[in-house]
Amino acid sequence: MIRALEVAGSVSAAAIALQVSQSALSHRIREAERLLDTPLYSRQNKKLVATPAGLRVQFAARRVLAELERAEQDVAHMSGGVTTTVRLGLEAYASHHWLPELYQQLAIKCAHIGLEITADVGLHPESALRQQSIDIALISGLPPAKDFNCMHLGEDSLLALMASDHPLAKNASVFPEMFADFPYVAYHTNPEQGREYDLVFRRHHVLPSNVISAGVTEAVLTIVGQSQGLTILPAWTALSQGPKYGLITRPIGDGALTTQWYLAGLHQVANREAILEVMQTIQNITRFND
Amino acid sequence: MIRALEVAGSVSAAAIALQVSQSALSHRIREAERLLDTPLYSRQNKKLVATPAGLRVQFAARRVLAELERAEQDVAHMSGGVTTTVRLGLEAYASHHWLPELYQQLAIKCAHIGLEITADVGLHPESALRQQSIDIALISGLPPAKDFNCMHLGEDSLLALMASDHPLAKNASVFPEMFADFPYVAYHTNPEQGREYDLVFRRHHVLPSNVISAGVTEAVLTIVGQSQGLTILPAWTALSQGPKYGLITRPIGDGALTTQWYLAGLHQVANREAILEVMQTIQNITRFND
DNA sequence: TGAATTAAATGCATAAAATGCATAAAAAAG
DNA sequence: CTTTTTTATGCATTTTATGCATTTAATTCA
Repeated sequence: MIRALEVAGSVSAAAIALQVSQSALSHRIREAERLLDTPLYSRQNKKLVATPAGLRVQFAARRVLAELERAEQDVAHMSGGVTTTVRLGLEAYASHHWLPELYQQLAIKCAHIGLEITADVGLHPESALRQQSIDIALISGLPPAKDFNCMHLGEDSLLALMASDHPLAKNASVFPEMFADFPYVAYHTNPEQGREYDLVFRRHHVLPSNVISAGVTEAVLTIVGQSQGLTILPAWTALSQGPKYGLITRPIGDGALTTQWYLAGLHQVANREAILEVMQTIQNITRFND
Repeated sequence: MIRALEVAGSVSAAAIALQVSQSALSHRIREAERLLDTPLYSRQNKKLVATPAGLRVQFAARRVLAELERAEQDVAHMSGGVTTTVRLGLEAYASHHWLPELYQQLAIKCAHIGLEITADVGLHPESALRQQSIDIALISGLPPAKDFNCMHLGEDSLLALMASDHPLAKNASVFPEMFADFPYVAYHTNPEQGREYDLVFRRHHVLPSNVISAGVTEAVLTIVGQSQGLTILPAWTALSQGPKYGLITRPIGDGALTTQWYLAGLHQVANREAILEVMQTIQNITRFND
C-alpha cells in the first residue's frame, strides 16, 4: 500500500493499482497511522504529501518488498529438486559462451542449485552484490572489495575490436595514438569511467575523436561493426563475441595491456555453500588455460 | 510467524510465543504453504524441519523483520520535531567524551535530527554499516571501503596504558620488546586481529606473555587497572578514558606509531542529508587540534 | 507390545478484519 | 458559484483469521 501510494501519488489512483476501492485504502491508511501513532501523510490539500515518518516508512517498504519479491522468486524456483537459487551477475564486458557448460556442470554436480543469470548488471556489479540483487558477480579490472568472497579467475589481455573493413584492419596491432583518429564506442557516456581510459588513453595522453555511448555490450559491438568506431574488450569477451558481429581483434601496442577477471560472492548469506559451489564450478570451467 | 517457528522450534511453542492458539498457527502455516505453492516444513515426524524453501523464507523473514523493527523505531522517534533518525556506531576503541557536545550542537543546528548511538559496535563497524544497523561508523585504522561516504577526522598516536603502579610506569616510554614480559589485554581473543599486532608486535617480532580477552573497551581498561597487563589505544581514547580507570599512558617507542580516525557513512540511504549533516558536525567537534 | 503422552492437523462455529457502497466533506477547477 | 475531483466516514457485507473440540500421528515409557 505504502509503495502504491508513493508510485501513484494519490489514494484513488493507488486504489485502482491495488485493485481495491478507494474507501478500503483510505481505511487502511488510517489504520496504519493509528498503529504507528503518527501521521504518515499530510493531506492539507488534496495532494498526498508524505510526512518525514511517511518517507521513512516508504523507504522500509521498498526494502521489504524487494526482499519479499526475491524470496518469492527463489521459492518459486524451488519446486522439483532445486533447493537453493544462486543469482549470478555478469559485468557489462563479460562473455557468456561458457554459461551453457556451467549449467551442464551444475546439473551433474549439484542439481539442487538453481541458477539465475543476469547477463549484464552494468559496469558496477559490486553495487548489485551489495543490493543483494545478485549473489555472485563476475568482475574484471581491479580486485573487488575485501568484504566479498573473492576468487581470481585469471589474467586477460585487452584487445581492440573493429569492423573487418576498418582502415586499421591492415595493421597487425593498434597503437594508442591511433585511437585519436576514430570514434570510440563504449558502454558508458563518460570515457573516464572505463578501464580503457586509465590503461590506454590517459597513460598515452590520447583521446578518441569522439565517444559513442551504447549502454549494452551487444549494442557496443553492433555499432562497432557498422561504423569506423573502435572499442576495447578483454580477450575473453572479444574473441568469443567479436566474430558474431563480424569484428576483428587486434592487440593494443605491444600487447602487454591486461586486466584481471574475478568472481565476487556475498558473505554471510543464506545459501552460502551453494554460492561457493557455483563459484568453484565457474572457476573450473573458465580456467584461462584453454 | 516464520521467525517464531524458527525460534520456538515447534508449532505449539511458537503459538504460545505469538499468543495465539496452536490451531491458528497451524492454519496459518497451511495457508502460507498454499499461497507459495510449496511446503515450507517437512512434518515427517512431529519435529518441525524447514524445507529448503522454508529456510529461504526464514532468511527473508529475518531481513524483513529487522527492517520493520528499524523503521518502527525510527518512526517512534519522529514524534515531536524530530524528522530523521541517524544511527551512529562507535568502534570498540572510540572515545565518547565528545558525544554530549554532539547532542548539543545537533540540538542547535538541526533539531529535526534524532541521534541514536550504539556505543560499541565492536571491531568491525563496517559490517554494522553494511547490515544497515547503523548509518555512520566511527572507525580507526585503515580508511574504510570506497563505497562508503568517508570523512577523515585526523591522525592519532597510539599509547600504551597501564596501572599507575605498574613496573613500567617509571619509564618515560614503552618499547616494543617490553610487551613480551607482561600480559596484553585486548578487545579480542585473537591478537592477530587487532591493529596493535601489525603495528607493534609483528613489526618488532615480539609477542606479549599472554593475551587477556575482554570483549568490551570498558572491561579492557578495568582489567588493565587491576593487573600487570598492558593495552594499546589511540591517544584520543586513552587520554579521555584512561584516567577514569586510574591508568597512566606512555608513548610507544619513539612515539611515531599512529592511527587514523575516519567517519564512514552509508551512501544511497533514505536520510542522506541528515547523515552528512551529522558527519560534518562530528568532524567539527572532534577536530584533532584541541 | 500397548497405553500414555505429546505434537500437529482438521472441521466447523465464531470472532475479527477488511472491504465496498453510499454519501459527506473538502478542495480545486472552470 | 457551480462543477468536478479527491479523500473521509458510517454502516452493511464479505472475507479472513481464530479457537474449540477432536482426530491423527508419532514418541515415550511401563
